[in-house]
Amino acid sequence: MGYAETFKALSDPARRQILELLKKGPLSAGDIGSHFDMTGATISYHLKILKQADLIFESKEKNFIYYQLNTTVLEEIMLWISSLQGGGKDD
Amino acid sequence: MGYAETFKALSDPARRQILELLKKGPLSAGDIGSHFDMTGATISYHLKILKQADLIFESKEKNFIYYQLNTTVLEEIMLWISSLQGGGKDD
DNA sequence: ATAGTATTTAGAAATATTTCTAAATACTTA
DNA sequence: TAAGTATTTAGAAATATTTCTAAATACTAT
Repeated sequence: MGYAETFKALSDPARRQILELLKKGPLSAGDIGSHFDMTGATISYHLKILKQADLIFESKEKNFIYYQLNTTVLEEIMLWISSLQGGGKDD
Repeated sequence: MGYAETFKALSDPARRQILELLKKGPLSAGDIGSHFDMTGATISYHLKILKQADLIFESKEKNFIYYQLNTTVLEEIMLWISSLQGGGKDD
């Protein structure tokens, strides 16, 4: 909800890397954490930011929470960026 | 130079609005400032951030500095976003 | 129920961002 | 050269972000 939230979420390198990991498919918080030199608490914080920006969603299964990419919001910001690129005197 | 810089620059509403204003053509720092309820110093700060992110460039003319959109970097981040969207198991 | 694993929440410290005022710089023109 | 306009820089205050440790929650399986 809102470009600020989306762009802010994308501005952190760890969060961008999380999205890239999720490109290949769903991962648990623990799996994600294993790619970083950060505590689980910090990973959880970044996942929360990504979730709030609607860039990922979660699904619980057994003892795990799996995270997946949500590309809907990405399409919206692509549109915003396109409008800047294409835009001329008459927009 | 670096997605972090670009996304961080785009995460501020004032800076996004500046880019939208520049869509229509070059504007001086003062012209830009007249659209906001902020001091000139603050506008100058935001312009510096956008400049550092290569989202705008300036050209001096008479007593004014004119700012213009630079869409090159926008294309790069569109590519990064596209790669997330299209990406499947084999990327 | 108990113990174990996975993840989040709370609280605190360090750092970064945003904004202001006041002063400095740069350029123009009388 | 002096005065005026446009913009930036410096320094400080308020707020936000990122990270940690320690504790809490949630679920599983014995």
